[in-house]
Amino acid sequence: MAERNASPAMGSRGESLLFLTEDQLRRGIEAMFFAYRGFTADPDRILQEYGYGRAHHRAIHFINRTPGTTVNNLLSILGVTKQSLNRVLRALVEDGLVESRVGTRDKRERHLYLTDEGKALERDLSEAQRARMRAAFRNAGPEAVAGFRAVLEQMMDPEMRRHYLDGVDNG
Amino acid sequence: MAERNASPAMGSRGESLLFLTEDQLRRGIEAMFFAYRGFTADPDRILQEYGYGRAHHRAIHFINRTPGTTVNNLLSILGVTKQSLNRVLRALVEDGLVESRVGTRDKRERHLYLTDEGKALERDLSEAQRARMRAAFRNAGPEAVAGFRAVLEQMMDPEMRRHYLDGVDNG
DNA sequence: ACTTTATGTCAGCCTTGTTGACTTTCCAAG
DNA sequence: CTTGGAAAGTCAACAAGGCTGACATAAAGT
Repeated sequence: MAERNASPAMGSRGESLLFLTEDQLRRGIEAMFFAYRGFTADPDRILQEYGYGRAHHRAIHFINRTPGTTVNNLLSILGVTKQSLNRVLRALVEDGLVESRVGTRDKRERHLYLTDEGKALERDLSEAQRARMRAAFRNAGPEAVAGFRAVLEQMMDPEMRRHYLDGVDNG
Repeated sequence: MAERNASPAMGSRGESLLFLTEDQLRRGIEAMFFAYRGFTADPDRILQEYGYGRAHHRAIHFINRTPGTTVNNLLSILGVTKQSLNRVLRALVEDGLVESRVGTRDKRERHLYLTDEGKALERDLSEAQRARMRAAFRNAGPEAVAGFRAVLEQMMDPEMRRHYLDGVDNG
């Protein structure tokens, strides 16, 4: 019920706050919706050929990013139940794309790795997705990319932000 | 197979193209993934209370954006089958959130409107989503917001971009 | 009169999410 | 050494929301 009627035009210090109007926010919401569709479109096509879905892509992506990650760690990144993830991982292991090694320190844990075949599919999928991202970044320019990432980071839940920031070039 | 080994460091005209490295692209991909989760988290919680899902939210959003829109138009925006959309619309009409009026010029068409109850839910949902978007925009600043939108627009499929650009403040 | 378009609907299938219950393995504290 | 609890796997059942295919109806267009 606060600032309803769409025109916070000027802030208290006189900056233009036009970018915070209801209409601008709606535009941002729709941008997310439409862009996410594009973002997933190319991998979805490839996955379909293999009989996999987005859930498989997500698992493959994060196993590739952090080889040897445990099931539990993957669960907290993906935010699904272990039953859901297990179904996906079982398929990937059975099909020989993922290897599940019993932990050495803690033998309850399973450490996940992509096989060569898994890496090949990962490259296929992420190259398709990167191609679109690359084109978008190039057309928009480096400053836009910085803004893109700044806004997205702010949109994440804190726990997701931690996972996101984890993924820096450290291994 | 083109520019594989992650370092297109400098472009032909000498600009820094560091923002186009494989790693930067992967970061962008993960930003989209994690941010989209945050983007949908708040409405998802509200929808659950009403026994609805994201599909209902999307229908409600675009009916609100363009009152009187036809089923066909909604189909092309949402990119689902009429059977899928119909299931959702039927529920919303039965529950009295959406009104479906036979067209006057073309009586085959159904024009869709939110009822007062529908508008109330729409406000609930979009206010939750806007609150997060507003915070993200405010923390990131106007220039970042411009970049955010520029990149997302580039990421859309052309048809989706048209729908996105349609939604300018003209009604 | 015939064709096309817009919509609705029925039936059935798949993926991917959920909960709940149960087992096995195994580290670690008592 | 025993036991509690964490990590993992598995089974069953269910729901949302995608999909395809087939078919019905009304109205518009040719």
